[in-house]
Amino acid sequence: MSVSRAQLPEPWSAVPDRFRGRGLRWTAQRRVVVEVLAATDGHITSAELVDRCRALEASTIPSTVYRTLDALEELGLVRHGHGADGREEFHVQPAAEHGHRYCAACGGSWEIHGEEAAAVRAAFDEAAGFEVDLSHVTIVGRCRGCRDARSI
Amino acid sequence: MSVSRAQLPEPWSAVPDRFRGRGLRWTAQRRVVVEVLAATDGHITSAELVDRCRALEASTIPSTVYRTLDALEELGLVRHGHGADGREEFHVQPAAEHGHRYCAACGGSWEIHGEEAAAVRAAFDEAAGFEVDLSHVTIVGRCRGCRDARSI
DNA sequence: GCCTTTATTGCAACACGTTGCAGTAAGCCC
DNA sequence: GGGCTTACTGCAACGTGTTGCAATAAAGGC
Repeated sequence: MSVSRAQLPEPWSAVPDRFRGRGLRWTAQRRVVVEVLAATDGHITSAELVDRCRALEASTIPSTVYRTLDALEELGLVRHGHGADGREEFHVQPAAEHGHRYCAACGGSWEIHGEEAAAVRAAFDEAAGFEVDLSHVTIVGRCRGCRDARSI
Repeated sequence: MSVSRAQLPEPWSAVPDRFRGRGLRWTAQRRVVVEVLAATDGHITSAELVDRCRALEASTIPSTVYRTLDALEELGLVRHGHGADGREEFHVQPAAEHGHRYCAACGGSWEIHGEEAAAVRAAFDEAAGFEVDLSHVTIVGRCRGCRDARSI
């Protein structure tokens, strides 16, 4: 099977050359994954990505998708994290790096940016010199609303 | 199959009555899981727990172990979290509640206690009123040694 | 001890991810 | 265009968790 020559939407059009520049190959399967990612806004779980790839190209094989995601992560085009239940989630670039916070009671979710993010980084950097991978930060707990509801 | 009457080691001896007091039942399968936990120091992954249960009682069924863990968690006897790869990990009580921090480069792991823990709690409590479940905190990044090694 | 109620189990099927391997095809050179 | 090298794919098998359902057995009352 040969790879379509049609243009990818920005900022993905240079991706094929990024692959080739590293000695990697640009294939039809990888194109499908990148097309799905290009149409994704911010986040996607692995399982959902596989589903969407299958919708676009019925012959998609899950293991190939997972391996393509690994390659894309090495190129810095996506970053993976884990949801509240530990399942994989991908952050699609060029969204700013951020973490996630989930309420175990109501299922709500929020992104961790700005001051919260800085406070988390500082908590581990100051004493331990540990550099936090913010994309991988998943905090579970109870949001203000659910705390209030329970304490009434 | 009937349940052994032999004493469980402290602080687990009251567990059967804790189950019954909630209208739950004390069974041979649950006893096996509790025996393994009683012999565990601090942490264990689900998979390892299943293995150890099978070593003790060859007929152990994984789904029963997972369901028993859910019941034990509702009773507050264990708390689950997720490792760096998202796989389940259990903290066995009465160890103090704590989080975990993993270095993606060297695979090292540390527990999050004391000031680090307080700083994480504060980061989310102050502005958002969010109560962090510390057992569920898994931070991934690079430790001081691996940062230094890379920046040479 | 026997009966009744219903929580729990065992099993089978499924969902999510990973890994090893032999065959295929992308990229490069001529 | 044709041939070579080797990255990549498809597949199959496995590991980790979850779920639905019929059969089993713990607890409690007699």
